[in-house]
Amino acid sequence: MEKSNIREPKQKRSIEKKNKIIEAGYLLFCEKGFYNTNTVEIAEKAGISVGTVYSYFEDKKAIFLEVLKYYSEKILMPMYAEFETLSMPLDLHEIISKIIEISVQTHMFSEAAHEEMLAMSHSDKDVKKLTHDFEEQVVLKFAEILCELGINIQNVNEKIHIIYNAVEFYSHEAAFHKHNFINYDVMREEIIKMIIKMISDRGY
Amino acid sequence: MEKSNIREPKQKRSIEKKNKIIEAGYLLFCEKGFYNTNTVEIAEKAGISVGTVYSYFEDKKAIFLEVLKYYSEKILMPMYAEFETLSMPLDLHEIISKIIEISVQTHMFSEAAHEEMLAMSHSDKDVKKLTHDFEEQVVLKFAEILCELGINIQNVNEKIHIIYNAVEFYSHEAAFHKHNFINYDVMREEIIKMIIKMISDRGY
Amino acid sequence: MEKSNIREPKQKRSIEKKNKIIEAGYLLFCEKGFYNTNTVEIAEKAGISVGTVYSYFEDKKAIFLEVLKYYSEKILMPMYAEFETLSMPLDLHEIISKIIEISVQTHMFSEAAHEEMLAMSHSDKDVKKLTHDFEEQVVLKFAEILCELGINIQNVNEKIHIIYNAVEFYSHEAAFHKHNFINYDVMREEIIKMIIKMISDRGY
Amino acid sequence: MEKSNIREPKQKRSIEKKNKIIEAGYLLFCEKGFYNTNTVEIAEKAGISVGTVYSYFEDKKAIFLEVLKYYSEKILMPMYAEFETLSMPLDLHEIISKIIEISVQTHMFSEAAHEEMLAMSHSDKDVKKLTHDFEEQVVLKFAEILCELGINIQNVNEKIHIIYNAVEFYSHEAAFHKHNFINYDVMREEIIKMIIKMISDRGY
DNA sequence: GATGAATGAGGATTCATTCAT
DNA sequence: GATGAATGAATCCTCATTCAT
Repeated sequence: MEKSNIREPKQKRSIEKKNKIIEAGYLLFCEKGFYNTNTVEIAEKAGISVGTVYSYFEDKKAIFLEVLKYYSEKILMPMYAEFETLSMPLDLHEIISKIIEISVQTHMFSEAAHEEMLAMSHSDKDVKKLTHDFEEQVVLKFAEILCELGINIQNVNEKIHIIYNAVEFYSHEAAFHKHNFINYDVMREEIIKMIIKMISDRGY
Repeated sequence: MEKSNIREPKQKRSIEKKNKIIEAGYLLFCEKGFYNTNTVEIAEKAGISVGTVYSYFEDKKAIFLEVLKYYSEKILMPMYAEFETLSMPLDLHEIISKIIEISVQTHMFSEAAHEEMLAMSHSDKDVKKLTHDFEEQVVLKFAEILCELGINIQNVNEKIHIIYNAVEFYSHEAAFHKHNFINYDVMREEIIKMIIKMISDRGY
Repeated sequence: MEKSNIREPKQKRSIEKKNKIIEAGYLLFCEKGFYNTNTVEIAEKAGISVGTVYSYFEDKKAIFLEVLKYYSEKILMPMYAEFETLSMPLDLHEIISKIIEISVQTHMFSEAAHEEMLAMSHSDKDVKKLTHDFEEQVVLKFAEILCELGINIQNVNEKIHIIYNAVEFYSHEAAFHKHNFINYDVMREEIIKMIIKMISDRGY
Repeated sequence: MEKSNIREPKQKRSIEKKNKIIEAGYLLFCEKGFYNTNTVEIAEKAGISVGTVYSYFEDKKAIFLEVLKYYSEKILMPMYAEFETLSMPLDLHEIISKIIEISVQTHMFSEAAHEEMLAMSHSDKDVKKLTHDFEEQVVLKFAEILCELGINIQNVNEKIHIIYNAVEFYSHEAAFHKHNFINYDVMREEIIKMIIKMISDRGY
């Protein structure tokens, strides 16, 4: 087996540098997409040389993969945090409202990342796997959270997956008020209504 | 103003040729994505020369734009057709089931196109506009259809947009049974249930 | 299987162009070695663009491989030709003298090619195979020629291989009078003497 | 004059370190060739840092040059040693056999070094000079040895050069039994026969 | 109108060498 | 003295686009 020449940063300075590359990649991929961003630009934006980029990452795609992980966490962290603060009795409408709000905020900060991720996830095996695993992880995590809250739902995985997608969708739309024929406050209320109904539905 | 050298095909043979390029582009973009498909391949698959491709299209992106339109119609046509055959009294569950079935079929044939489209739609202004307009058109069209069927719904645009997204999402997932922890028959029923509730909801 | 994009030239102009690339590669590889010659230089020397070079050759190494074949023939052709003119009775000393003369001439024209070939033949599998096969072909060809001349020699393959090497060696040395402590006329006579003895030796 | 920053090691530890670099370079150049070995690898194999390598050697080529000297001695030492043990009367066949055996052994250990050396020796002036001088030294040394043994040969330099080359050639071939159509035991006997005849020939 | 060979700018990646710590 | 992270010039190769035939 070939010995990898990629540095695994342990030192604080190294970790910072690697993070700078990821941050630079994130911004550029979002702004211009993967294929329209070149490695020199990433290096420049990170304030280092191309050579250094390549001492932290195998190749350009490896940067993209790490950017994806970074982006994923950026989205989920604040949501998970929100659930830590819950206290009984639950006000479903308020909780869901907050989650959606968080999601919208995140999307405002990273509109493009999501689409870029989706795009690469079909033409690239590795990206496909990463996004696939991420979705799975998120759905199962939320199912677990609901379970811990004592909320028992029939077909929980399927429902959460649907809900997760709806929230994603709304956030993406609302973040930029894409369509004029849509009132985004109304839309949010419709989605919240839908979610509450789904969660409350214990079958017939 | 710059004189355009792009031919607007009037002759039958010319139109056929242009369509062959679009079809070839569609297949290749779906299979490998925009950036991993080159113009020589498109020409070869269309059975003509690169030079000829450039007499019908300004550049590679122009092909993509036309492919997008072609793809959009491919998705919508069979759905619209379905609505032509409706007769009273409406069996909502059956109608929605059929629509979803059509959507899934379409996705099985063009998994990648959708994602590729999304991807380009953020890094490219022209693509962004096209997809934006397409969504708008579809939502308004369905709202109109419902109206013609005598179904009056509060917040109809918002609801249809949500529903449209849910169907898209389900089709995409189901077409390839992406996740093992999801039972796609169960998921479909949940989505149908959700849609019926949304449509039936006339406010309080 | 991947369809190769390498053009197989049939047209006269194409063949000429491919030959120009080979000739350019030959001159440059000889002058500066494989690793110190870049693809742009080859293209420039051939009077075409880099892109065109890559439409005739898979990669830089493929050029080298063809250069090798070209070089091999350049060496052998005039030798084979010499044997066509032989008439009885054979004057061994004269024949061998002539062969050596031809070999020296060739080496004067391509000193470096030989060494470069040897060098690459150990670090590169494909080059190794090519040179290996070439040697084999040459030895067997000469064995055949001797046989046709009615000259029967014990251990013919082994002897010819030894002789072939000695001639190569001498040519390489003599072409540039490398060493001052060597008298190359004397050396040639010693080699001819050796060859004659070897050929004349029918065992004990 | 430019002040050289290259350290001339006097301390035992320093000399050991320099030798480690040479040994590492030798192994790597043999295995992968000059251009496919990088300085980091050499440093790693030598168990030191790149920076340190550059405090002992001006540049990469300087390492190669020293490796060449090291390699040369590795080949010659055991041969010279063999001659120390000779006693009268000489059994030529046995002596030559032994020399060839030693040469084959050396080649089995350093197949590639020889070719790599040849390769560089044409594209690089310094390497050319080194190999040239080495050959000269060897031939003159053997001439001297023969002289000391009381063996007087006409055209001694030329003959030894021819013989030296034949032994080199045989060793290289035999070490790896390159060709199937050659019987290497037979070939060795032919070469020994040739050498004996050459040495025994005192002119007419 | 059609062809497809030719172009060459652009991009990913490597690696000899330096120099701050 | 030693280190090894950082540099960035240099190289191979691709491909959208043009244009002579």
